Amino acid sequence: MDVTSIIESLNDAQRQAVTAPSQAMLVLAGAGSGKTRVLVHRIAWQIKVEGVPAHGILAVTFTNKAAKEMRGRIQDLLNIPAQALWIGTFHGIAHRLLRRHAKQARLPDTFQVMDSSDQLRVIKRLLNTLNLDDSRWPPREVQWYINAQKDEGIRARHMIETADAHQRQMLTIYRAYEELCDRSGLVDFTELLLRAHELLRDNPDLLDFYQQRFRQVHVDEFQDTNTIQYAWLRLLTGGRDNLFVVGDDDQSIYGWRGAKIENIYRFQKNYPNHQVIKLEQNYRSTGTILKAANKVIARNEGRMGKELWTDSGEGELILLYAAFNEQDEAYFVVERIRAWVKEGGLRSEAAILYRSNAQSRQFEEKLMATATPYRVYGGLRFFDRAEIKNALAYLRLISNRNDDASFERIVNTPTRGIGIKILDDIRNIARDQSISLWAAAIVLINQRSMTARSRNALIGFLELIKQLDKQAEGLELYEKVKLVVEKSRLVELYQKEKMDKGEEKIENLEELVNAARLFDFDRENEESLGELDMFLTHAALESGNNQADDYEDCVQLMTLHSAKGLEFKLVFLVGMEEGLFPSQQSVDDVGRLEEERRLCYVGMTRAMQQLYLTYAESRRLYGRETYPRPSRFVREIPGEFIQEVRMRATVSRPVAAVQPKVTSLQPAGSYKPGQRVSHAKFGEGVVLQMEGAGAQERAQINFKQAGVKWLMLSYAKLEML
DNA sequence: TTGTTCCAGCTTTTT
DNA sequence: GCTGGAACAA
Repeated sequence: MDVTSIIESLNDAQRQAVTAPSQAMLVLAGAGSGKTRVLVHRIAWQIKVEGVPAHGILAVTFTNKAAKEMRGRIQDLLNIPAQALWIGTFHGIAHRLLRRHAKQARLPDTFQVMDSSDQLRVIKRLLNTLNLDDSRWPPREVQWYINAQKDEGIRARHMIETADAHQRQMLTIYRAYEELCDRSGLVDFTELLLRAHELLRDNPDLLDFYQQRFRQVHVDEFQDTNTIQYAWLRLLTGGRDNLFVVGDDDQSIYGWRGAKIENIYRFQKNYPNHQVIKLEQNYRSTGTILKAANKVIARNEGRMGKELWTDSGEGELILLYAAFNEQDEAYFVVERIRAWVKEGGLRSEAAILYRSNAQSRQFEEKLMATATPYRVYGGLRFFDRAEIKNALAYLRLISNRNDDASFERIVNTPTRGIGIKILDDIRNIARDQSISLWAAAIVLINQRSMTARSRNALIGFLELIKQLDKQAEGLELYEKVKLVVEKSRLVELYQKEKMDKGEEKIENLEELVNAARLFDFDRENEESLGELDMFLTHAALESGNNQADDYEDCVQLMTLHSAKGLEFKLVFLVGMEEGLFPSQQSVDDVGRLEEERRLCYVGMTRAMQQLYLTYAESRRLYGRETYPRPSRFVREIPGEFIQEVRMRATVSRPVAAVQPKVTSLQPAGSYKPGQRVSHAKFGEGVVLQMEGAGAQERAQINFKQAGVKWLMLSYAKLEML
């Protein structure tokens, strides 16, 4: 067996991790140090050299994207189909176990996975039936509470009745929620993890089987695991030393959703024979960027300790720009990107990273104004869209009449005369008799207590579902979806909506049919589940990539969180202001502040060639003008790594700790205030003031039509009149 | 049943 | 200051 292909491209530390004998291993992989590569090569090594059979490998990630990438790379490296390997997300693998052993997990065979918005709906409805005022019991808070308990492995029955009224009420809600989910055969995301844990814990035979089967367990992004995920890993490895985890304590940015960075310390205690290997050589960024990032992260306490280095040179200084306001900030960034493109760079190599989604708007406007293609990440994903969820709810109800969440969603969508009153009656019957809404509806019909009109409407709905179920029999999956889309009259509903919005929804429904057509049933299905149920699960578990067209060359806009794991030649960290980044909600708490700092570290280390930091000296926030101070993180970068870009002769506040090198600027004189000019796009205007020099020189111009704008002279192609 | 108005809230996100 | 959701009126 030729192993050179597996180890030849690795550096010493990577090779050490890949070729180590089977043992518990913690690989501390810094940003850009080849983390995925180590994981992939390690698995290849175990199969090719250690003789571990492919089905003895388990690899767990957090996102579908990461799982897919890993599978693909192992396939490429070993030149074999990697189907036998269990590679997946924590949720995906938990789901697989539950499907295989639904009975032992005390779940109905047809259980359905609901996503967080489904869960929220269920909770809202539950609060209603419990007659709880949802301003006192905000559904989001309740959802958070329930998930937090489950994340810690705590069931309602484990909890002790307390004297605290609030606690007691929460517990009641939690208990009712569990009952409702059980009755409807619904499983939320955290439930997948918790139940998979209980499944193994309570069934020694099963546990033993899987412990034997999985000879090697691998975990990616280990710093992001929560309590229940780690407990599950411990069960599965059963005290043996076969757990190989890769992570970076400095990139732990999900503490707020339950990730326990402490799991790294627990790992070291629970697996005393473990080995730690640090990957510190970085293959992504310039020396300057790495040194600056190292200095920032060094301020955090209690790190495992790691310092990134590179042998590929110092590169450019980090550029810092103090904008007047958020408009100017956006203007600056967009102009720099245009300059980058003009010099032959790709737009897709440039990324604008911000702390919060709301910041994207300014940049979008400026990009749009300059007709620069861009793509905003985040926001609604395909399977999250209302129209898609409606269509899926029809399919769900066809598959499982007890799915109350789906029943409620579509019973009057599109409107068919089943109002709140009838729905309330149905709910009451369902609650009193502990039956599903579907069954309750039948009871209500038989009671003959409604008006004929309402009764007929309700009968009509039940008949529709039954009919669809019958007609769908024997059809291909995509034909079933098509049938539902057509017969549900959802298309007619959206046709009536305001032109473009409704049209888009109809297109999405068509796309859903297409997605069903392309759905790779054989690849996904191992649990002998019906094709439709498999597709529905797929929709919940994999909410769909939100970038539709990958092909156009676009500027990338995203939050710092979603940038993790990505790299760009040109990176703008914008909104570097106290209160924004670090976020106001985090500044009073050391732990949270440190997480913000790690976020800053993540952001900086995304940049390969050139990193820009920008902040605004005044910013409109919640409708008020604010004058934020530059972010402390900017000051934590030693001045020697920073060059300040100035467009004005005077700067109200110097920022960097050490006086940075400043690009010189002479107020230039090609145009003078009062000069009348003409612009290809904005038309005629008058120069108000000038600033900067050379390539930075720009003019503030009052256009007759377009209003007051700052224009960079090197791009604007102004004409004197 | 639909359109309007009012009001709270306002980090980060995957599954 | 804007947005989305819920309460209300027609």
